[in-house]
Amino acid sequence: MDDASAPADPNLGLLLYIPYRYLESGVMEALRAHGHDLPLNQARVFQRISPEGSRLAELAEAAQLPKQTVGSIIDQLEAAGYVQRSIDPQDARARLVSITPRGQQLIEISLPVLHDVEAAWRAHLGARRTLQLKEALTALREITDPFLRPKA
Amino acid sequence: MDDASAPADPNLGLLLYIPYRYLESGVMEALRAHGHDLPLNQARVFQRISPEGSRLAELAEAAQLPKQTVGSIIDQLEAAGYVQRSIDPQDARARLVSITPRGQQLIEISLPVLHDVEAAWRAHLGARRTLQLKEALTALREITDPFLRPKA
DNA sequence: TGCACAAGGACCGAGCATCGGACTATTTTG
DNA sequence: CAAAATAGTCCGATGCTCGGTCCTTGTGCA
Repeated sequence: MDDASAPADPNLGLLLYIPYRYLESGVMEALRAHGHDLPLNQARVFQRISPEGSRLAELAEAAQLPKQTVGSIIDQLEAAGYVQRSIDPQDARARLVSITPRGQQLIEISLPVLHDVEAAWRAHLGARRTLQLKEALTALREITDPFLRPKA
Repeated sequence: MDDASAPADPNLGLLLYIPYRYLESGVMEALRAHGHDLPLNQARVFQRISPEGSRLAELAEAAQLPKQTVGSIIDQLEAAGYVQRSIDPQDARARLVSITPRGQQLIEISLPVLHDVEAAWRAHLGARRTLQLKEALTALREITDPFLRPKA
C-alpha cells in the first residue's frame, strides 16, 4: 500500500485501485444524472446486496465494516426507498435486506455504464487481454475475497 | 458499481476492489504489528506522495478528495512525523509534502508485504497470468488515472 | 510596471459518519 | 430447559469531511 514510486510505477494496490475508482466514478455520475445522488458509502454497501437478499452480518463482513456502520447505512438506503428489511424465514433473529423496485433502478442505470467502460477498456487493451484480466481477477477472488473464505 | 449478481459473479468494479482491499488489509496489519497504527485514510493519502515530494492539490486530485480533506490528513501525518511540509522552490504559494525518515519506515514495512502478496498471487495464478495482470492494469492506468490526464 | 485575476493553501465550523459498548430477541447446545 | 452463542439495534462520543472564506503568491495584460 505504501510505495515510494508513486507516479512512476505505482504498486499493485494502486494499480488495482485506480481503475476501480474510475469505474465507480462513472457509475456514481450516471446515477446522479438520473436523480439518484446517494453517497459513496451507501453505494458501496448497496452493490454487495445479493438479489436474493443479504443479511447485515454478511454485508458487514464483505465490506469489512462493523455491523453498526452497515446498519446505519442500510437505514439510509431504506429511508431512500432502495432496499427493504424483512425477517429472514430461516432465522427469526436475522433480517434480510433486499432490493426494492426503486433500488433496481440503480442497477439498471449502472449496468450500461459498466458495459461501456468495459468496452472502452477492451478498445484500449484488446479483447484478449481484457478477457485475461477478468479471468485473472476472478481467480484472484478465490484467495482474496473475505466473504468467500467463511472460516479460513 | 451496482450489479445484481453479488456473490455469484461480481462486476468488474468489485473484482478490482476485492484484491485491492486484500492487499491493503495486509499492509495495514503489518504496519500495526510494527507499532504504526495510522488510519486508513491517512495511509491512502500517504501512498500517493511522490519520493520527490507532492503538492497538496496533486494529492487531492489523485485521491479524488477535496483539498481541505487532504490538508487535514496531511496535518495528522505531519503530527505523527511521517511527512513534512516545505515551501516549494518552484512556487512560493505551494507547499511540498515529503516523506520523513520515519515515513520511510512505513514504506520499508510495506514493501515486503507487497512482495509476499504478489508471490502468493503468482502461486495461485501462475507467473504468466500474474505478469499479464500487471501489464493490463498498467496499461489501463493510461486511460483511468485522473492524475495522468492533466487536462483531458 | 502596475493591477486585476487566478491558483495554492490554511482556517473555521456544521453536520454527520463511524464504531465501541451495552442491550434485546432468537436459536443452538449440552 | 438453562446456558451460551448469534443477529441486530440503540446510544453516544469522537473526530472526519468538506463548504465557505480569507490570505498569499503568481500570471496575464494593457
